[in-house]
Amino acid sequence: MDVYFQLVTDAEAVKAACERLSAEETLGFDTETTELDPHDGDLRLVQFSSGKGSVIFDMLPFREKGGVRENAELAPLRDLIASERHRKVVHNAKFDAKWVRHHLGCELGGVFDTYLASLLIAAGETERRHSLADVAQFFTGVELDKSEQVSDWASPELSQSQLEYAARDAAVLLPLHRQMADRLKADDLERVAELEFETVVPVAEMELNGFFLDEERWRERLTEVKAVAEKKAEELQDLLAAGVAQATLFGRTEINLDSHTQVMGALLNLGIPMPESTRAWQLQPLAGKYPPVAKLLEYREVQKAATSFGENILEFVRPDTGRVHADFRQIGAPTGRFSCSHPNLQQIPHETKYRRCFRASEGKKLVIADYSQIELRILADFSDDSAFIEAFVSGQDFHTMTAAQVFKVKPEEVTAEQRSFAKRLNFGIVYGVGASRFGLMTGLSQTDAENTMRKYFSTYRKLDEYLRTSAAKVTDERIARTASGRTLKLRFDAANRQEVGAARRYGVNMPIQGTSADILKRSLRLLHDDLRSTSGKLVNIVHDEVIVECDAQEADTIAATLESAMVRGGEEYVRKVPVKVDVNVSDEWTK
DNA sequence: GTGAAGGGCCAC
DNA sequence: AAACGTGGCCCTTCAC
Repeated sequence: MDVYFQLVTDAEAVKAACERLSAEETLGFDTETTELDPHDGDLRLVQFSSGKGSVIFDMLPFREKGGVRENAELAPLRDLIASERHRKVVHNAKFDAKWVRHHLGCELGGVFDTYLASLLIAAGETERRHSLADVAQFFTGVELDKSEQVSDWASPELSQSQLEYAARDAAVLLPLHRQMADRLKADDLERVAELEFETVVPVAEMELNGFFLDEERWRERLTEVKAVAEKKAEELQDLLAAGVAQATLFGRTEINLDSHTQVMGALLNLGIPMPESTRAWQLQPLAGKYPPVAKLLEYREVQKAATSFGENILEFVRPDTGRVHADFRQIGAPTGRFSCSHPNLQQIPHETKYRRCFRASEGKKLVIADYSQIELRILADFSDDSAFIEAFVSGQDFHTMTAAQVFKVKPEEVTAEQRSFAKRLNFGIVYGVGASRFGLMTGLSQTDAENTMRKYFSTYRKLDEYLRTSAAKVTDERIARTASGRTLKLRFDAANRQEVGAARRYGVNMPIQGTSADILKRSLRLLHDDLRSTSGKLVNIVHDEVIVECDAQEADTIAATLESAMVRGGEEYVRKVPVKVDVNVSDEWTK
């Protein structure tokens, strides 16, 4: 593929090129960088493509003339990048958005992300790949050679091959955009695509902002828990060795306590009637009778605290910012939920001793907001069940209200046990819980569990009907859809009862979980716009929770801003019940 | 040595 | 016996 390009290296050419590019409605956009993290390296090239060829802006000459970020000669380029009127077709725009934000100081406006579009179109089909080369191949048939991607972009003189690569990567985006835009329209994915595209910049900024982690607090907790883990390990070794102690004259037989195979063997040796696995919920009933089982559970708990939440997370604290800058994948799950890694800030234990380590930096506050029972509100909205809706509209405690309705007593007469049943059932139905599992988690017999569930569904007839018709529909059409139009293709063998059952649960759950993700994404965009002229910075999100860091004196106003953005985001998709958001201002990631 | 698979467990 | 949805991380085991 031959490609025409122009290389721009001085102020005059920047002005002229940007003027010409401004006439275009849609532009391909790409960058080449010397590292993967914008904190570590330099932005070398900024490329645009139009139907008339590619323009490559070399940042090196500008950096040599006193830096790139404040350079007035680059103003036309910054304006073009930030402009919402010009569509920028970008593959994985979060990457480029971070680099231009950090190095040029501007936002990337008008995003059309071919990576996210490809994920939406694939709708959960796992065998599809989503690199630019794969996506270009799939939608346009063009073969891309990515061998220069990892070449030396810091070199003073770039080779012809490097420049051609840079130009070609940008040029391929326009034909790709035409194909993908058609496909998004045909699949009725335009609304969710826009939602995703508008989420890119807020997420890019969140990653750049990072979340402050108090290393000293984390280390203190870790030192403590490591000592306990060592002690528990000793004690557990002693207890497990009892079964074979007579056979070993020369001290105790050590087993690997982290090996479930060895642990299972050792417990069997002691004559303990072991269940299928050594998972905590299966061992729990045996803990009262068998001290080694109880000790194993204690060991596992502290061992988890010392490893999964140990030294490793400290390696993600950047020395230059003092903060962790995790990777957020905005379509991390096929339901549309985010996933997070390096480190995963969505799985930090809820206990105060962990959460207090994530705190506001000096002079700042954290504003922490979360949706109150958003998934159940979505379910109420989808099902249109008047009693279920009423339980929310009443404004009283939801689980108490549902318990009152199900057990036919006054709300003030609901016992703690009744509320607990209702609560677990309320959560369980979102996942398609069955009577046996419900019985297992409540301690009810199979019959009592069935009776309680029958009572529940006869109280909420329309909810029951919704769940049934929804399950029938998704297995019939083999596709599930959220409120924004996000889709998930379901694959199952209709002759296999287990697969059909899984598909029904999955197909019922996906629109609920996915709509919750839609709502969070919408609120992130609204929030991003509302925080623009404030000290507020997005620092973390956990599915239904948003955390903003801001100047202490501005915290109360920003709390109101955040709550409003989240409520408005929710109200775009949920209308039949109120959307409730709880907000707290704190020094730490705790209430 | 490396990587995949599976067990186990943290979050929502 | 199991059949409650989504993710990532740590660890062991096992294959190459």
